[in-house]
Amino acid sequence: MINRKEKIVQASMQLFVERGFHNTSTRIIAEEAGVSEGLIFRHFRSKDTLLDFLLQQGADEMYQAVAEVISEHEPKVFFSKLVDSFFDIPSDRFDYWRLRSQIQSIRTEWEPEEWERYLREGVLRMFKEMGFSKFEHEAELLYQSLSGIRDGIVRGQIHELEALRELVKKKYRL
Amino acid sequence: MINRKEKIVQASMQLFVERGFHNTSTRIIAEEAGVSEGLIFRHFRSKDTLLDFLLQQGADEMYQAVAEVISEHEPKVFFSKLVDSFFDIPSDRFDYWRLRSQIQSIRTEWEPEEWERYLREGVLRMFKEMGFSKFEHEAELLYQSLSGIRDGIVRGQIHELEALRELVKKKYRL
DNA sequence: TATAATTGTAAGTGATTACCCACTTTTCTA
DNA sequence: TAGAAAAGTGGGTAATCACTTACAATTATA
Repeated sequence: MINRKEKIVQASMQLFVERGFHNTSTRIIAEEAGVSEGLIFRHFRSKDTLLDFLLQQGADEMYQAVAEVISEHEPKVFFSKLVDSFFDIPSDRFDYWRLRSQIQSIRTEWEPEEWERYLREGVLRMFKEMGFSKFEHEAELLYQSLSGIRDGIVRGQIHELEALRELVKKKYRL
Repeated sequence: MINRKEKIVQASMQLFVERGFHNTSTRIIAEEAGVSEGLIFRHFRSKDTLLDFLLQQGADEMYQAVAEVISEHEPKVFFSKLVDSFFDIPSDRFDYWRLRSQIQSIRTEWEPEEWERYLREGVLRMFKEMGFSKFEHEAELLYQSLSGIRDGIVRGQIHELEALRELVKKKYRL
């Protein structure tokens, strides 16, 4: 049985999302991953370090995705890519978003990751460049709305994804 | 020191939100509330029962608020009331929403409360009555967007609340 | 005011927790 | 292929967990 570290990563991600971080023991992670409990602490110094690793993995992917959106300077294409970046979440990343949302609601010291500040700045700049008078509020509204939709998607609440995507784009005349 | 039950309710709400439900021991709740640990179990049969009590309290309030919105049949007023119901969250209810969001992301068996189904049906019906061709998607989009905004509000992410409210209403020509 | 019901406490309980340690097995490298 | 480094195990540990129990103080009711 190779790559036990990856087994630990996958098992813990699934368990943290299903049962909650603090309700998931390292013993059950080890069982689910098919490894000894001690191995978790050899690869990750603590349970918290393991959690940070999971969050960092997702954040790294997001940084890439955001860079791709931000690099676009043609307004119509920018907003189209922006909307798509919220709608096109691979189903194997659902767990990351649900974990992030869970930890965000537990950790009082939570601060937006670099990719999020980066993306919000990009949206703000684009609305400004396009000459919107209340560009700050437009940016805020669009960002929070898309975040709400993303939450709905990863929680399995939204069924007609494509129809919703088209509607959003239509509202912004894309 | 009177009304110790209420002390327990307030202390547990605050701690569950700040530290997470599973990371909050009954011992620390008792300490914070200034009562003995045993008293928690006399008033609430278990820690889970205490949690359910907190969630039910908030749900009861919401049911009232939703009934008030739904009872409105004039479209413009309906949507105005709807938007306001998401924006006008008393700051002493922030904790409820944050707790609800946390538990929603931990409990796999989470199902929308009655007030939420009730509200979503109401929004759907109104879009339909107003003759929107894609009323189902319009309702979905508005509801998810407002949910995202509410999340932003209770997490303290949104600073210019009134400007954002006006912008939302303007988008829907209210 | 007698007494029954309710509210409250302190000191437990066994189970579970994250993590450690001494040790063995596997993999890498000179 | 020898030996060092890395990966992996299993059986600990003290601390903490939700909850119980035996009993005392308070409040309600007749």
